[in-house]
Amino acid sequence: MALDPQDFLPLREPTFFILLSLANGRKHGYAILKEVESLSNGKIVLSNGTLYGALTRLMEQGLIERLPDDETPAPGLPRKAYCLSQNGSAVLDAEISRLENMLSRARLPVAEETQ
Amino acid sequence: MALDPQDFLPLREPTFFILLSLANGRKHGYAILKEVESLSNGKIVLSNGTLYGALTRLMEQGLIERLPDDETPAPGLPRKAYCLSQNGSAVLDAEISRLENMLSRARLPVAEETQ
DNA sequence: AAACTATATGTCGGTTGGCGACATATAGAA
DNA sequence: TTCTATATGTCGCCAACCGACATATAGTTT
Repeated sequence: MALDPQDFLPLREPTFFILLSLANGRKHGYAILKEVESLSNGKIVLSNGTLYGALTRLMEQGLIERLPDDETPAPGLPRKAYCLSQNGSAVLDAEISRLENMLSRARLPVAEETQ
Repeated sequence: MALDPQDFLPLREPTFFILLSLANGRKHGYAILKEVESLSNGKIVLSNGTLYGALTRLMEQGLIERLPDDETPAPGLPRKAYCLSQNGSAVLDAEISRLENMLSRARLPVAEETQ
């Protein structure tokens, strides 16, 4: 009954980067926020509403999973660790393929006008 | 006072394909619909609401322009021809660059966990 | 002549996901 | 003691997409 990754596409930019960030390993919300920011040279700053809203949604969709919390003492509220699920990983791969296809079409020499 | 193309990004998938289709030359709405469909091997079928809503919006944003109508007799309601504006062309280019950057980051070898 | 099909444009209400503002909590440094 | 970075969360708003419906016409088929 495995869901079709295509059903989740296209991803919006913030969702794409959240999944991409988790593809590098377990992470909690705020760490995702900071990683996306540095990965994009400060260009993409996820708002709190976007970040935590997406985490809730992606959990419900089964694209990410909770991990046992990391208990090393740190400032702030208790961290909640997440990772990609198999499904989430498949969706991310599918999205990357979609983007590659889009780009290869976009770079195509100008076709004859069909009209 | 030229607007910054970045202000229009990211484009959603339908909008991207509408602009891309117009980059190949003047076209009316229904022709865009059909071209996007064939370009994507039938995978992307714009809904009417999306298509005509986007055309109205893109006109207001100055990313596309109306052209004098093509008067060769044809079935259906009178055709309305559109083309990319200079701004629209710049936005499309900027979006393609954004996608390329995103993809090159996505293909990067797994970075060390920062957490 | 009537019906059907492809072409063509448009509106409307509902849904989704992102956004900014606000709220709350804590460890460590100043 | 205060300030800052860290950390999670909610709420209402808005933009864009979506499907269903409405309308119109030229050309072909029955």
